[in-house]
Order: sequence, then structure tokens, then C-alpha cells
Amino acid sequence: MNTKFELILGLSSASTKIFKTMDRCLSVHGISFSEYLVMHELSKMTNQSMRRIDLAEKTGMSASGITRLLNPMEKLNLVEKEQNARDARVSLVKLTDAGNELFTYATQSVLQTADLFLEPLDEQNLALLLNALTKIR
Amino acid sequence: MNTKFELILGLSSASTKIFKTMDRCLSVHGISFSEYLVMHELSKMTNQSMRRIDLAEKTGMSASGITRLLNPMEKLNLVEKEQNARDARVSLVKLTDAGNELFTYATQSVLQTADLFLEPLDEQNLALLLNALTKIR
DNA sequence: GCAATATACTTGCTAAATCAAATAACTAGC
DNA sequence: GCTAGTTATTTGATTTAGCAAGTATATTGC
Repeated sequence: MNTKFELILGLSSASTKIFKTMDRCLSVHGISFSEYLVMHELSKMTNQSMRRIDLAEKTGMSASGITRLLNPMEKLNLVEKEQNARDARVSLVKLTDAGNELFTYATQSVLQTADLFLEPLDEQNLALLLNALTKIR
Repeated sequence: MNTKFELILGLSSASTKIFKTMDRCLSVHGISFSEYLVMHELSKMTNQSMRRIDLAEKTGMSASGITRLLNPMEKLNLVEKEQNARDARVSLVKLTDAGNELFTYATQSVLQTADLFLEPLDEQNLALLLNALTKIR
């Protein structure tokens, strides 16, 4: 059959599995994979803070989705709000120390699970796959 | 950084985009990508019918998710229920003629969109990617 | 400097999917 | 052939997401 067609179906099925597996592996830390992805974006920033709208853009979620996802995380003290001096509309999100610590442990679990999940692929295949993925926008 | 880690994040981000793009492309046919995937599974069967639980297993959805997804499709006469003579618990799902027709048109849209989405990849990359994906269970 | 427009975020409503429990029907062991 | 356990499906309650509308603040054009 058509390679591209199968590829699309394959990608969607693979990522369904990834989300499930990661959610399960992260549940011991009390967070979901979506929450992990948000923390990951924050952790990449030098000051570990970011505008909500950029977070939405980076993760592919909607602005309201980000608001609702962050609310409980804020109550758990994983992230905190910061004002932007230049623009009062903006409320920056920042990883707290607790958030950072949890993120570190969570990342270990994610790495372990990623290892297991991608075990069937050798180094060469991994590199090819990653290279191919980065080409897709 | 860790290749496997980046690969997992890349796959999840790619498939988020795939789902959104496909949902948009299929909306002109009045179905979602999930519904398309269900029809695709049905279309692969020689008699185009299948138990709901196998449909759940194949698509990675829950049994209740399948029930709820199929209800409106049944009302639209895209699928129909069939009894299983051997086992009264089972209610088989079957593509109707209308369902089949819609699936054919929908597939054209999916193919077109898949083409566009995977345009940056050459034949060789496509084959490698597909090969790598089939190795992941 | 102020009206019109654009941007960042939140909130109400809705849709889609899940889990757990309920129901109904089958299968095995005795 | 009956009891206990398993399997297929549906339903109730909940979660997670989105869109559209609302609010507050910034920016632009004049």
C-alpha cells in the first residue's frame, strides 16, 4: 500500500502507545505526560520561566488548556506565577524548586521508559528516525 | 542530549500535529480522525465486520470509548450492528455501503494530507521511518 | 492623547475519552 | 447441570481538552 499512508497511521499508533506508557510511568510521580511536557519546556529556559501563550504554542495545546493544566500544578507548588514588569497582561510561569526536583526524578523515569520502548531499534535506526522527524514541521 | 528521549518527544509532537491536521482534513467529510481509524480497521476485514472489543484493541481505545464513538456513526448509518450467532454477548460492527463510500472519499483526503505532511521526506527516508516504526510494539 | 485594534489570559460550555461498576452471556470444573 | 469465574458490552461519573466569549492591558494610527 501507500508508504506515506502507512507512516501516518504508524506514527499515530506509536504515539498513542507512548502517551499511555509515559502516563503510566509518570503516575508514580503524580504527574501526567502533558504536565511533564510543560515542565520540560520550562526547564529549557535559562530562567525557567515562560509566558503561558508560548507554552501553549510550544506544546501544541490551547491557551485555555494551559491555564487549566497549570492551576493544579500551582496548588501543588510545582510552578508559580510571576508578573512581567513590562506587560501586565502577561503572567509568567516558573518552575519552583520543588517542581525542579520532581522534574529531575520524572526525567529519570521517562528516560528509562524511553529506553525500554525504543529497545528494538539500534543506534543507526534511532539516528535516522530522529533525523526524519526533525524534517517534519 | 539523549537520542531516545528526543525521539519520544519528537514522536509525541509529530503525532499531535498529525491528529490536528487529519481532523481538519476529515471535517469536510463530517468525521474525526478517530472515526476514520475505526473505519480503516473495519475496512481491512474481509467481511468488514468486527467485534467491538477487537476494534478497541486495534485502535488503542477503551471498550467504552468505542461504544460512544460508534453510537453517532450508527445513527448516521455509517456502521451497523450485527449479531454473532455463536455468542450473544458480542455485537459485531459492520461498515454499511454508505460507510464504505464515505471511507473511500475520506481516504483520498487522508492520502492527500499525508502527502503534504510528509513532503519533506524522500522515498528512502520514508522507507526507513516505516521500517523503524514497525519494529516498535 | 484617544479610538480602534490586537494580545494575554481566564471562564462557561461542550465534546471526547477514561475508569469503575453494572449487566448479560459464555465456559470450566466438578 | 450448577456454581464460580471470565468475557463483551454499556452506563454513570469524572477528566481533559477545545472553542468562543469576556476581561484587562498594550499598541497603533491619526
